Amino acid sequence: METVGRLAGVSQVTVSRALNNPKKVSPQTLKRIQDAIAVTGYVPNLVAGALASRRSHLVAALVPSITNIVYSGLMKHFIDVIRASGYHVLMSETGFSQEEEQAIVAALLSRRPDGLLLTGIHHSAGTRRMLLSAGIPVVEIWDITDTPVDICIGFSHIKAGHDVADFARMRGYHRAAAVAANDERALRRKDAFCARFSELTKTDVPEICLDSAASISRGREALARLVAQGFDKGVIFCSSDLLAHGIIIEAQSRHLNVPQDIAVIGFGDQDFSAHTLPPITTVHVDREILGARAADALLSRMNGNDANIRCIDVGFEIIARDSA
Amino acid sequence: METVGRLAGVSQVTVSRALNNPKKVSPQTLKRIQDAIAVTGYVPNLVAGALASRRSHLVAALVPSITNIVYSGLMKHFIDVIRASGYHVLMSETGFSQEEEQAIVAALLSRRPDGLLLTGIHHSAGTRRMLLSAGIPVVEIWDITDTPVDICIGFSHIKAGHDVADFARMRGYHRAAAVAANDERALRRKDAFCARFSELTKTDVPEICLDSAASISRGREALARLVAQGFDKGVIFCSSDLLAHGIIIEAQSRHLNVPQDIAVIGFGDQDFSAHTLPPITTVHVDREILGARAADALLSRMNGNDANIRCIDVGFEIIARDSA
DNA sequence: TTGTAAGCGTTATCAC
DNA sequence: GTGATAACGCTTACAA
Repeated sequence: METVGRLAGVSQVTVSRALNNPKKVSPQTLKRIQDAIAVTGYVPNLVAGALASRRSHLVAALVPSITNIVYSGLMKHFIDVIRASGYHVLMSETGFSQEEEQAIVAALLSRRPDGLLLTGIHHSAGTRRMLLSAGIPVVEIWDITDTPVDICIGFSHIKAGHDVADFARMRGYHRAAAVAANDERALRRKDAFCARFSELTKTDVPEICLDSAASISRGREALARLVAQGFDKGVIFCSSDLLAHGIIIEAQSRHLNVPQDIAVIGFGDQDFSAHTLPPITTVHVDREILGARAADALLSRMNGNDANIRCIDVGFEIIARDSA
Repeated sequence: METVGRLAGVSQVTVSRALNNPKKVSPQTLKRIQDAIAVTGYVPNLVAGALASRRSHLVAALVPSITNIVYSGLMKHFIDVIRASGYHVLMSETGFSQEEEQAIVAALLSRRPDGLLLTGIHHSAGTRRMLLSAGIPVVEIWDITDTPVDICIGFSHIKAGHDVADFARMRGYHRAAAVAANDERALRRKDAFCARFSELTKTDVPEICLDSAASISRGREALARLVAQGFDKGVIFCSSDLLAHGIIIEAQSRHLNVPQDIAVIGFGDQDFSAHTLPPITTVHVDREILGARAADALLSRMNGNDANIRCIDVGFEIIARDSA
């Protein structure tokens, strides 16, 4: 800045102003400064700026998995909105572990982010303590609670599982099974589904809990296991459309008809779900809105609006297609 | 640090040492300092540290799309290795656009990253200029060239397309078509495939270039278009396993047999590719090795090893399954 | 509209 | 082994 200023015949501060508050500088000097910047190829140093202003213009975001489209798709929209306001996003993967989450929060807080995005509402005591004493806006997504750290945006997984069970009964199914990946929210949906379906039909609902992430191959294995257990007629609620897709493929390879023999309900409404054979009946959550709302809430808080936003329920929608 | 030092009965500098170079501090004072840190809940400020030491411990990474598993999967491995060395990764999405890439590079350089990862080897002149004058290690992935900005790690897309054509001929196919998403590297693979297959068979190879990212639904549409053009017998080379999967589904819905009528070769060897009906013949690239090598190369350069690494060819492998 | 001075919270370089 | 002192490259009063 010193150099640029000398070249433009002004002091270093004026260069700073030209960059952050162009209106506060006369048009002529602004022009000279911009020329000087072009000539020197000056690149501002945001770390010095962050230190001086105590604003890093950095937002930290923690997701369970960056390769899972459900999370990466959401993050894409979140980042797009956040970036448009001049912030950068430091994204990290927690791998569904609270200890890992705590370690990452500690590391990220050293970067003095202006805001933080967390996935889910269950965090370790240590994490909550750090978050509170950091004194920055925090938004928790994908789930809702009455006691968020700061703001939460999501929907009720229990209601989702419950409603899917009602839907399945409405479609006339008398027997059901459930398959869930090793995701705490998926398990809550599954539990709510099983409880409600049992309640409605007085039947037992077999469950399969995976110890891994959802995938087509896990879906195939799950159906194989269910069939081996004698389940070859009824509806299966999956925690992910990937599992549902796998079940459809496995059913096909076993010459079981979907949905006549095995019906399938997925979760997530992924981009392929309307294009499989048959198309997948699923639960749709608007990830674009969820990501954008999270960004908006964070931006609003970071700009000092201590508005009374606490909890936003974005809801969900059951999309009836041909698989169930 | 001042506060922590007072509590431990030492100066601020000693606290800094205890954190960065514990061996240079006597065991007793180290203990006192650690206790003081625990008591105060002190969180180091890395932005001040970065300013003073001129090392941000930050690595910037630019990928075309964060929702595409091909890129996010690679980044996962890259990030895992980089993080283990105490660096954080600032990941951004370029959307396959060079202008966007340049804008993002400019923005990220303000954060003074210690290293940079770029996807592909084609960048705007402005980007190259900024990169050069930034004077930091740069690694370009997914492709190889004799003239990298600094280091490149990948494989030859032309050779991949060429080899797939040879493979297809070897499997006995006399007619071929190609489908590619709007990714510059995908187009080069497609061109090489078409050229080689034409050369071998003296036949025309119809092509479909999408103006969007690969997906199952795009694959279905592509087969529909090819069939409409009269292509209902032969092998189709796709730029992604997602497209290949879509083609399999569309073939099934049209009662075309795979591979007897329509054979399909994908690209990427995604985790579902071995589990479709039939399993997808594809091109495998080891994303874990690619990501880890990129991280290693960057770390080594950032640690001052001006080793003579310039270009690493990680190769690829054609995985023969049942779809072709 | 522009400039001066005092930080921001660390690390680097010395000296002790 | 420890401490004083000077940066690091900006922003924020405040003054002119």
